[in-house]
Amino acid sequence: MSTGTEIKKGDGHVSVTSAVRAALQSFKVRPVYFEKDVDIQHEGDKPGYVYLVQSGWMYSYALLANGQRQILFLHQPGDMAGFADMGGHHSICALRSLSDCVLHPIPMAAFTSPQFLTPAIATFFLHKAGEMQSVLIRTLMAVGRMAARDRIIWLLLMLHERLGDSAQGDEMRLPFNQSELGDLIGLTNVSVSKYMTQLSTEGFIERKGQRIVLRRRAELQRMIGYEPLGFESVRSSV
Amino acid sequence: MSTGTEIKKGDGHVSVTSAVRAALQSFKVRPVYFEKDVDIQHEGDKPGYVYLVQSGWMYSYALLANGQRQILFLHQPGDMAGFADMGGHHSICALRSLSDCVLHPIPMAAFTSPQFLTPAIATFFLHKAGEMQSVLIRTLMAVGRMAARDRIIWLLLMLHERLGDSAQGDEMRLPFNQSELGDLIGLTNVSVSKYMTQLSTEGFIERKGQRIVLRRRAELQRMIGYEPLGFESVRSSV
DNA sequence: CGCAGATTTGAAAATCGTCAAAAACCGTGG
DNA sequence: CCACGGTTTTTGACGATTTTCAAATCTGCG
Repeated sequence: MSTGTEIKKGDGHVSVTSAVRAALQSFKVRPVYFEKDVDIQHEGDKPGYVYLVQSGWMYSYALLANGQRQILFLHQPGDMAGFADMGGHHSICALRSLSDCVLHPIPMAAFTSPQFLTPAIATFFLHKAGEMQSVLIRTLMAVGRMAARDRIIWLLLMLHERLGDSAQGDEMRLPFNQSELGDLIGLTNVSVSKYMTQLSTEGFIERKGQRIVLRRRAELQRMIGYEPLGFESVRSSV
Repeated sequence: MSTGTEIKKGDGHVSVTSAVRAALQSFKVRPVYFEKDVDIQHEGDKPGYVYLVQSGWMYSYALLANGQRQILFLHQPGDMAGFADMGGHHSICALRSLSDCVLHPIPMAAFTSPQFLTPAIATFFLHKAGEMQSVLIRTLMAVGRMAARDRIIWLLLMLHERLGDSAQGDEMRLPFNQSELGDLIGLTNVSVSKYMTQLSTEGFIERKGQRIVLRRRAELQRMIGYEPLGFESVRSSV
């Protein structure tokens, strides 16, 4: 699962991330541990923190009036969460852990204060915000304008890029069940199941439990006009 | 349509926005004028600028492999555009004017430089990024999980909040035709037409050309569980 | 008046959701 | 190792929603 409190090495952003680490320390932000499958923040809560993920996975989601759920963003180590609530009076989305997690909760007041937002820190979060916007925009493209099958292909390619361990080639472990996959792209678990088995029988993917192998990834990308995200996730660099 | 080069007064963010204005000047960013209905940036271009909108409306959009279009964001005076392309090698969305526009194109290199990103500037853009993320997230909720009729109600409420002139009460001018409205929320122009006439005959909206009046707005909000965006757009405060 | 674009309308088709039951999977504990 | 219970996935039939297609109507403007 997750390594808990281990801090992995940066990858070229050393100065920035060490600045972030220093800022967290000087603002007495202590890492907090959360178990797998717990709600870290509820929708409607007063937005208290911007979280910086140190380890583990979590996602932001919203429940709609009609009872359905939309998963909005998958947060990985190095990502921030709760950013959209900055400035609002109550949070528009909830936060839930997908695995054991360690987070740095930055109090909103600190986050928006000039003392905390030194140029290096502000630049770091500005870049993070840009990355998130890029992912959200692509999600909106897929959810708004692709047919169900293409949306699933898009999701698999995106997840492969975002959480695929480059060491493992085209294999990855999906931390979601099919209902959650559906909630990520606006489909039901039934549609997810149907198209996943279809893709499997067509030989585009191979499944063994949670693990998935993408076969003919280039072909899948061509089929839906997939553009790689392009930022090698600054994962685990806090 | 648009007032061209006029600069309106800020509304409490005076220090920040005057800092932005000063930074734009010191980096020799000259306002650029664009006509209504022209492409300001094409998808795939090398991302050269982050634009700050001074006056007029524009939108970001993407064309998908299947030929469909998704409109991603409506940019108003005071908003930035092109932010998601920061860091990427080619732009993931195009930019098009909805009216005559005046923009400040901030070269990407400057935008990411410490000289430009002073604390005040970085804070300004960080807040802008937060606002945009909030709007994108709500759009994703609506597009991913609402039925067509509810999506249209959501869109009307959101547009009323974002571009409604508070002086005009529940009336607004829609700068979109029905195809564009559909592209905003993942519907066809035909569905938009059907549900708009339905809402009209049910007395929820009143239409006279481009102008729309929302009747019983509170009821509409309750029907779909609409949460106001909550940031009184820092419109026209650059 | 006439044209071009936008909107409306209706019928048919396709897609996706709903429902329900069966099958597969997984961890636990005998 | 096997049985058990709970969850997840698969499958099929059916229905509802939305798109597609095409034609008619409306609107704004020269």
